[in-house]
Amino acid sequence: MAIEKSKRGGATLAEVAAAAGVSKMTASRVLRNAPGFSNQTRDKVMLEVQRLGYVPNRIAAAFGSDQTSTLVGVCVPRLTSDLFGSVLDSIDHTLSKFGYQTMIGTHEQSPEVEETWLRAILAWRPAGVILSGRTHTRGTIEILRAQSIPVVEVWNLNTSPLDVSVGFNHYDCGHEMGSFVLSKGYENIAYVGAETNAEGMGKVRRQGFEKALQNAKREFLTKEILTDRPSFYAGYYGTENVLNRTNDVDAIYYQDDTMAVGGLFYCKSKGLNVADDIGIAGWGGMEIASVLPERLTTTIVTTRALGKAAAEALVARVRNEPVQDVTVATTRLVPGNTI
Amino acid sequence: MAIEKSKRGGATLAEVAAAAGVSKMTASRVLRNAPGFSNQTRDKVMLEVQRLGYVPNRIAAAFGSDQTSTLVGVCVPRLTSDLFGSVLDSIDHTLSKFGYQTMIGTHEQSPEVEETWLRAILAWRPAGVILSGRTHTRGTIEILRAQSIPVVEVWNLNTSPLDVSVGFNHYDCGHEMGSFVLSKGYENIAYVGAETNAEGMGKVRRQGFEKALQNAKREFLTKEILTDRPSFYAGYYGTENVLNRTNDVDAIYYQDDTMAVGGLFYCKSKGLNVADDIGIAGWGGMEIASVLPERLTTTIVTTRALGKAAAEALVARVRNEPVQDVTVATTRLVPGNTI
DNA sequence: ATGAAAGCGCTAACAC
DNA sequence: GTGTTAGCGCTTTCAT
Repeated sequence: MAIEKSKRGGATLAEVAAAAGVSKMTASRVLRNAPGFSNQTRDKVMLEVQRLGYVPNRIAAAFGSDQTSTLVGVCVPRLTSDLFGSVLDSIDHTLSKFGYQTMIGTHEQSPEVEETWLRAILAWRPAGVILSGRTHTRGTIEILRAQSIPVVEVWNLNTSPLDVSVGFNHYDCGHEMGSFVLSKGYENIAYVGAETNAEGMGKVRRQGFEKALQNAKREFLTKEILTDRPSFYAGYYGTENVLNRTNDVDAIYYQDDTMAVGGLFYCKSKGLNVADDIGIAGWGGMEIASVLPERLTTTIVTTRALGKAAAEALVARVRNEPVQDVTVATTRLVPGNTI
Repeated sequence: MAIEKSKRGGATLAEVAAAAGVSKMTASRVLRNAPGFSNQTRDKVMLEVQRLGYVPNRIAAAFGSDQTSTLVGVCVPRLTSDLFGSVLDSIDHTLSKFGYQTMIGTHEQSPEVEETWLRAILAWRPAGVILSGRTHTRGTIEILRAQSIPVVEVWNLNTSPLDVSVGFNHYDCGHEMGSFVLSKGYENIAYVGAETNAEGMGKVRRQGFEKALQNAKREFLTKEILTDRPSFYAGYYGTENVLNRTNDVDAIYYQDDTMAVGGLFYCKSKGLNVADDIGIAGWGGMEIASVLPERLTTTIVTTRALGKAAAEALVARVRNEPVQDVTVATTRLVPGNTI
């Protein structure tokens, strides 16, 4: 009987070993660069690997050995966001540098969707998972504990994390911006955001801002939170709503820079003088700001550093190396000329 | 001897079966909803599944059965792009709807990086892969053929695809825009793009545009292709370079809308009258355009439809259902008032 | 409707 | 430096 090829294309380790005239174990050692083979053996094996186009079967490897894979699950709110995209990109680069593969998912700010995703992912016995949900379902928490799998919570700063947290201090961002806007003499401030049912961390920034207002015995004059995702147009439209509702507003704090830029254009389209007639502040330090005639007052956040730190923390946890429970990624309020 | 728990957390099928007082096979049938069990049996099994917090082990399942997983590898140029992000988001939603998990990678327009990624991914015996590289290395092509795995090439339209291709006709987009710009009386047209060493499909659009120029016995007055990624600032800076180099330019075709918007702001900052002094055309139909005072002349592309079509084509291929070799996703030139 | 046995491709543990 | 044995958790095949 000829050597039976496995169903789909690839040769198996056994075939490579047979062709090279060594045992499976020896071939395995060569391929994993584990100690215990001569140069001559290596050459023989590698020759056959080349010749047969052998592709290792990690499913079998993960199954046969330690029961965990080099897969890492990463779930972000959505993929269509400069900020999350940048974090994910950075996570993926870092993970792949360490030899892990990234499995993605999106939760659109729904803890239930996150849980559904998680259950599917855990079936792959990932080395760890990176979550970005602000809150998790009870089911998520239980299943994570039961599997005792490394978890990094990213984006938000969680002072009592499931496992490890790497994030921005959104509350402080909001609070700092609130104080700044007040210090510039603005008094009648509105908020424009999106994602009514699950605002994610925008809500926390708003709360930080509100705290600053409270400290000055003030509050938001009005809040406009659209049932939409943050976007340029959502900012434009939200601003229109706010300004139609009241003439008293002299500044607006936006959920993020896309919305702030949208608002900026609305104001300009109405002939308003930005900063003088109406102050505008955003969050995120997005790239669009680099080409605007105005320098947008915003909070710059280090998304790539955040992603890298999160991935590195996960790898460290997987390897049982010491990891800080909570890591704060840098944010910096950058005054422009829109406030 | 007590039942030995597997290393990490989870109960095994055997444990669930034992607890429910049935065989592994019966429990397996219940969990996969395969025919051959009574309602009573199902209830017993599901009760234990709940009680033990059983998470199926897909690694073992994939290994034990057909040697392919429900994993799908998707490699895009980068994650920090509205357009690619939207395609990926749509792919992931569609795949997960069909029960597949998405493994991602980025190639940054390098075929070698794509190949490296592919080798790592194929080791997981994915059900299929979705690639977006314009060109592939010889190694990529060989390994894909050898594994005889379903492949969908997305983004670019490939008339002789490895397997299945779903994409935009970038050449036609460029050609159509070229004809349009000429029809508006512009004569001295420049091109501003990015990613010198590997332009991706921007290059094809440029060639389509060039063809339209050639048909009118013309050519680009000058081309500025930055070593950078396309971005707002790259467009701003590229435009500055072009206009510093020559005064004769009366229109610029940009690699995409981000660059076009960057260019637009540069022109405005110099007091140029857009459309009259200088025409501007982009590609992509990006969201920012919705809030600009100018309506950007651009080509709208259906990224979500593209992603959905690509994922559906992959699933069909995996299931051995008939699939069109080549599918063209919709693009539409939308005249604004910047040309 | 249910179960028993075999085996998927690899690696850990232990010989030699 | 190399080979042998056993087994990971599941599904397939074949009985019953």
